[in-house]
Amino acid sequence: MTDTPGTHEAWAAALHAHGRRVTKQRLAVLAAVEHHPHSPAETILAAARQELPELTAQSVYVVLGDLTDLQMLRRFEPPHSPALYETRVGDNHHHAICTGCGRVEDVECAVGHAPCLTPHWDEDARPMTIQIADVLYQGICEDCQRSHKLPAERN
Amino acid sequence: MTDTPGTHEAWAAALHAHGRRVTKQRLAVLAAVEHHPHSPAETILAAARQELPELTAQSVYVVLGDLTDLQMLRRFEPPHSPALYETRVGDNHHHAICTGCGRVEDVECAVGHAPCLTPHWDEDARPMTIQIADVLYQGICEDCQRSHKLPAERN
DNA sequence: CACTTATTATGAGCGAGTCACAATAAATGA
DNA sequence: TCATTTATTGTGACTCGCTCATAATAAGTG
Repeated sequence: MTDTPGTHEAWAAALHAHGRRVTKQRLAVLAAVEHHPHSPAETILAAARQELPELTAQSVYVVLGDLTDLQMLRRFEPPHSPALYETRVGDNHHHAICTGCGRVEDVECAVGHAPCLTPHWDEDARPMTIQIADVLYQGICEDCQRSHKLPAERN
Repeated sequence: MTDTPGTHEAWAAALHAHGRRVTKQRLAVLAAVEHHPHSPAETILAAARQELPELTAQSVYVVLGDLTDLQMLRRFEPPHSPALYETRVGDNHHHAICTGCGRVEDVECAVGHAPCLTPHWDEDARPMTIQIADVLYQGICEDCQRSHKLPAERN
């Protein structure tokens, strides 16, 4: 049993399963995302460089993009923020973001799979076949509320 | 009665009510957004230049940002797309975007006001006070489905 | 071990939007 | 009506997040 989730062995197996080569760059990126959920590429790069100092930013972008396409990572893009990545995948959970400090919390999806909601179309709308319903909650976390911090420029 | 919605007079009155000066630039931008809902700044600029050719891109950004803060416009940012603007405001409706062609349709909000959903927090999450629940449906419109168009690079 | 081809590194470049500051023009009052 | 004040717009440089083309490298294969 070499596939305890979150280990290099487990990631290596998953990469294999997707027909990808197992490189130290990919393993470093995966580990970095695992330990820094809801982080942008820049943070992932910094974290991954702890274990692989010669890693470049461009490689991180390439790897993140590819692993997202493979569904090994999930990407979401809050307003006024670069894209954020996480390893929690396949449960269609949602996110809440604090408009004061930008902190992100996971929110359960009651349904557990996509789409968890079905749209009520306008009368004059041309309906689509919905695959995903992404929900982004926006609010204020306790800390920011206490410090009367206002939404700054975040909209 | 000078405030039939969508007329220059109506926009002028609304601008006044918000303590803003009534300029031809703002009126041109508002009219452009009205006639091109779900459009990016670039499209708004092109449309507004029909009636005001000397308008600059930077002014459009400033005006759009300010009017959005005033809640006279609503902005939303689909993945891999510049920000889109619309004049339909205050009803907390949602959006559906086609992953094939990027077309956007309005979707009614059953509740009608924000937040229309309440989050189910993770056990270890630090809850926030939620103000808005933004829902973005992603799917495929009939046209793209017929033409077997795949999600291209849109994620 | 050599070789093939995926992967990563390098460096230029792009789209969308922001910033600082000068020019202009709405609103106000004389 | 005109002059004044100050919000608004225009100009041009610049940033951020990310992509693209191409060369160098290294993982997997026979």
